[in-house]
Amino acid sequence: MFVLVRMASSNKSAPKTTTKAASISDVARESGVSIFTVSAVVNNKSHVGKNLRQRVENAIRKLNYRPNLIARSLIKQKTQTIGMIVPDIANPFFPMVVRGAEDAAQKQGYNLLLCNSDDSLDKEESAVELLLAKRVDGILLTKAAGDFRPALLQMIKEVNIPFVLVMRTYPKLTKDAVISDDYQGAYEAVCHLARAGRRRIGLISGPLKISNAKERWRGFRDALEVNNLPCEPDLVVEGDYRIESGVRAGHSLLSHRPDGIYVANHLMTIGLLKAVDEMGLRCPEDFGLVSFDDYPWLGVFRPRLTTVELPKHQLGSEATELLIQRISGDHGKPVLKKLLPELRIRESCGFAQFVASGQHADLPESAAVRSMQNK
Amino acid sequence: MFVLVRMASSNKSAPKTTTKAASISDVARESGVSIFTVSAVVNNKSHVGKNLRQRVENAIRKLNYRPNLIARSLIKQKTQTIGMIVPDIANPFFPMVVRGAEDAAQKQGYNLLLCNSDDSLDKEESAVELLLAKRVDGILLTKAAGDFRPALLQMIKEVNIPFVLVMRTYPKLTKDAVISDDYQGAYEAVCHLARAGRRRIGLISGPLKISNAKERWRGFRDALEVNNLPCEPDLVVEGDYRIESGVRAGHSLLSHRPDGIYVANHLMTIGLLKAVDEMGLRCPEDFGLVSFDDYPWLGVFRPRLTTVELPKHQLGSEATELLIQRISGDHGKPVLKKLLPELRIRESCGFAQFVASGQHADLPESAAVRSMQNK
DNA sequence: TTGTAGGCGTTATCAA
DNA sequence: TTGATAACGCCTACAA
Repeated sequence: MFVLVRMASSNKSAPKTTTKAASISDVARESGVSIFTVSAVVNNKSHVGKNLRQRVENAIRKLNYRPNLIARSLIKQKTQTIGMIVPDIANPFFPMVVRGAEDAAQKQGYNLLLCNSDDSLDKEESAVELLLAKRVDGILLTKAAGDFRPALLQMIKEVNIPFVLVMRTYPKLTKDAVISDDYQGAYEAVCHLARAGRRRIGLISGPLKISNAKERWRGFRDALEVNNLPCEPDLVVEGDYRIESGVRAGHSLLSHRPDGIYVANHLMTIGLLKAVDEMGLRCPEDFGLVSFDDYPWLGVFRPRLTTVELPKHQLGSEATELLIQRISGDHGKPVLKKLLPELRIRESCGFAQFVASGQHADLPESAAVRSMQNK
Repeated sequence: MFVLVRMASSNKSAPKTTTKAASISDVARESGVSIFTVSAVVNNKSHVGKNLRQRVENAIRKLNYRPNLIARSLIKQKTQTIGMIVPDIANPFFPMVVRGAEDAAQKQGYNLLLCNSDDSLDKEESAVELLLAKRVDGILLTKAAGDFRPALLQMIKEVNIPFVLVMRTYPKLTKDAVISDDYQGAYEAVCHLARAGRRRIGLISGPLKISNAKERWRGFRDALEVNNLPCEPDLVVEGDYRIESGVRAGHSLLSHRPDGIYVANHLMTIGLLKAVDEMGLRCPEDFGLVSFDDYPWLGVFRPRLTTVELPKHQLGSEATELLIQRISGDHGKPVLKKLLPELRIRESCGFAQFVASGQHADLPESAAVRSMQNK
């Protein structure tokens, strides 16, 4: 009496050539069941008999089978992938934002396709088109300055994939955005400068075409007004958030001898400090300084910078969570999430010295500091 | 006499509901040609008649058609996507590496799928499995310490997708790697410390399980030997490349009062400087310091750190180029590319003061510095 | 030059 | 519970 046995896939063909990854039908053949059954086992679907399930699982292990996610994406019309476009991942602001996004994405079974736009509208548009073509399920966008071509804008609406803006607003595209309260941050920063006795306060701003740069500028202006300080045009200069523009702005600004400067991001602050060195000035002796974005190294180097910290990781993670919510079909009303900045007082404003000198005004130090922390 | 006309896709159905993206067959129908012709037009293939080509192009524009890259990937068995696994994009070392990779990838029509491993073998392995399942064409890996499971290792061989290691070596997986000459960098760093008159030089090392940490340690040890300096066990402490380990190591190390310290990366240097503050010490007065990795901000803050800069962008771009070469079928012999580090002499070693004090040995300053730059 | 038809690896629908 | 079979959107021999 004989038993008919299906031959195990012996390597009788080319023994050492490139093996193709096993497919679901290989597993089906190997375990002698239908493709459907394999699929059911892989996805823990409808109750598969213990017997068959066991056989399938053995075959899967034996063949080292992993489902082809590309094929799955094609049929399910879902890639479990999120596109993320940032101006420049090498700008120290963004890594932590991206990390926040990746963490949140990961947690919900999504991956991140990363693109850099260099704040160029062209690169940004081609990145978007590529991501759409790759059928990402949604896009996280730190919009560059300027408008999308109407055709692109329309196409985005048509394919109906959700966008969430990060650190920017751009209502023409979507009203979903996760940003920081830039107005508030700038306002607090400049008020602190004023509390430290600074009267001629200058601003190195980001490109005013970018939404948050405008907000920071507004916060600066209003803080000046509230503190009865003049806004001298020579003391406001617009940069582009990059180092080089910071040194240019620094030279221009410092030549007018302000006694306080607020810089709208870290890269430009580095540039400013370069200019400061070149001009032989010192901080905080010659001027008080407060800048946006905080980093671990700012606590250990001199001058110890007073900064407005933004919750970068949270920015990324909340944006991602909102995006995934949209992907999952939530068509609720637009969400504009404003995260609170935090003033981190260190030494670059000379606040302590000023207080110690007894010149400071009626606002008591403790109350001032506390008001920051209550925000 | 009547002419039969194919109805243009009038929106007689739901006028404002979610539109599905147009597919190739929609275009074919719209322009009254076959799918093949559309495909040929889209891919600039075989000569399509001017007439038809025109009609197809019009239809494409009209329907806002973009090929579905998922479907294309499925049939071509190529995703034009590279997976990249780094320990942590928020570690300031990696953003520029990733940027280099993205630039090179972009240029050749590839995209980057980014994952963080936190140097955890578990996370790393699941990242690899996911990337394989998503059928990336190749993987850029900054390997975490430790061995892959044999099963995974074998599966990687089977599916036959190329890996290139970045800043690590791990011959069990592949011998293709792009790294920096860590031995040389550390050697130069410690020699510079010695030239600055430092005699009791300590080391804050990375995890010795990681290939480049070991190299840096070897460079440290040999430099000590060549300079006839003792290697005191108390002055060598192993960290994990993170800030916290730097402050712990700093406390431990500084309690033995070394007069020179070489730190194997920037994050641990930040930690060390924290410890320095806490202990009320000063650099370079109390000890000379040279650390790995350079950043734009290190030139503007005090103490101005002397560092060993690694060509981060190039590291990423060269690794990517090599990977794409492998993807394209180049099965040449393994490539181990070692990029040269560059000693950037600033002030944290007290070299200038030492030279000015006239205590320095026979090696003239200019020659010493020049020898660095010739590398 | 253009069209037809089969297949890439899944999931989903409907019978059995 | 299981199994055929039709999509998903594209590319590509092979035929016309």
